[in-house]
Amino acid sequence: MESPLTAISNVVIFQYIGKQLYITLVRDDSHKWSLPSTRILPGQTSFMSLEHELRTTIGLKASDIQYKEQLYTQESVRGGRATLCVSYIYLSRGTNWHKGSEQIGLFPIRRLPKLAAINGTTIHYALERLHAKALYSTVLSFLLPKEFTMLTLQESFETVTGKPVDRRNFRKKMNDLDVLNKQNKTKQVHNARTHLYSFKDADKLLLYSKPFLPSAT
Amino acid sequence: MESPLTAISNVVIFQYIGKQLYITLVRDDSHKWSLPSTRILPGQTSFMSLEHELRTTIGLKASDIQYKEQLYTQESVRGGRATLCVSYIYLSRGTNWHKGSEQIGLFPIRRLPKLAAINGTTIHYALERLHAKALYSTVLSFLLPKEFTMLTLQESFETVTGKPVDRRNFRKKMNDLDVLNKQNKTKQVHNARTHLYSFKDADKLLLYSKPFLPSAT
DNA sequence: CTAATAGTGTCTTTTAGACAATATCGG
DNA sequence: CCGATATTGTCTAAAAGACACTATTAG
Repeated sequence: MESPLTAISNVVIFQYIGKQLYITLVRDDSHKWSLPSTRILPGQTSFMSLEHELRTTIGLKASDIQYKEQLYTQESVRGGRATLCVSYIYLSRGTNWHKGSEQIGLFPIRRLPKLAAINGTTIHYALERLHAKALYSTVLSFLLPKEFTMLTLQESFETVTGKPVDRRNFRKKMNDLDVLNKQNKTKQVHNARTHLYSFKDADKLLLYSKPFLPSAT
Repeated sequence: MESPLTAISNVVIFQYIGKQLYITLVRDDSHKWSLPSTRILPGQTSFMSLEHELRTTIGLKASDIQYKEQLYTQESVRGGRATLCVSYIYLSRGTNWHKGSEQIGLFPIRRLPKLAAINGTTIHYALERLHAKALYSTVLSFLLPKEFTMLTLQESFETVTGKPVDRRNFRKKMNDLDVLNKQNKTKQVHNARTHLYSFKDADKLLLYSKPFLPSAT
């Protein structure tokens, strides 16, 4: 006898645009927004099924995603039928793969549309995870463009962790951590010239031996 | 059409006995040792199925386990058939529920019998998780008896994290963290008398704001 | 008295944290 | 010259880290 188990998979896709975190939602036939999800296809893993769904439904290319991680598995039972959902976190640089369809929406994390409670829980948990990782790893590398100013890095840190930090201490700490390359280029920002930085080992998640907890000012 | 998905669940049950970490393994009909596991039963969650399996197969009572946590979900595809396994970590004080059956074995983590590779991966990951949690939480509370000496606490810390620490600095740090109660009792150990401690909020996992990384000596 | 273990305090080094002035450039 | 932004350094406070002796008790 086959187990009457409904197995699905979904994903929280984060992007960082204009000092805000965004996630991608899709609208189903009932005009409700929800996380991109799919049934787990026969003979496939949740991950394979999800990749297929994202490719065909919202046109996501492999190069659009910089980082993937399993979040957790949640289950429920309703009317004798069990549902299992494997959730993932994806991090993307601000690309525009999401455009071109009314079924796909990019929402700032602070102003999400009404969602099923189960999706709200998943997003909340995904945010927690991202927040924690920002403190002890180079995870921001996957949300920022390859080259960025120190201030942009700091702003993304503040957005993800939710706390403001002192400019000088942040810069000092990042230098001590030795994870950045200072580019020879500069960028014109308003009326000043600012240096550009990149992560030394882009596309790899480096863990710090101690968490980075800069203080506010 | 039902998805031909095999969904199972397994668990790494840790115990701390005599300065060593142990895990519980069971032996199946083919006389191979493996983590306790079960198929996910129809209309049930992986967790419910697992609890039932542990209760009926190895006589585990609710009071034997102090802490439970989902570890991760791993999947594989073989010959067109997909398998999904939701893994858990359980922490138990050194009880003796595991005795009385040849099918159940308690193995020190350093001397495990030959296991399926997939189980080895799960155990490795579980150890990593436990190790990390020991640094920033009161997780050791769930492996130790309710009352313990400072030295026992330190030894369990060293076992789980894999690094020796200085007695005086460890004691100072634990006092600063303010998570222990000093009992009025003492215990006779060899030729000296030693104080007993307990965790203030036993049965709750408290997270430290900063990780606890004492240095060796 | 001796052997074994528990228990404790201080100094040094490192890291975190607070804080303000100067340089550059476009207009 | 002015306004906006980028950049830089020092001092202080707190925490981590290294380190050695005394007290107790069973035998």
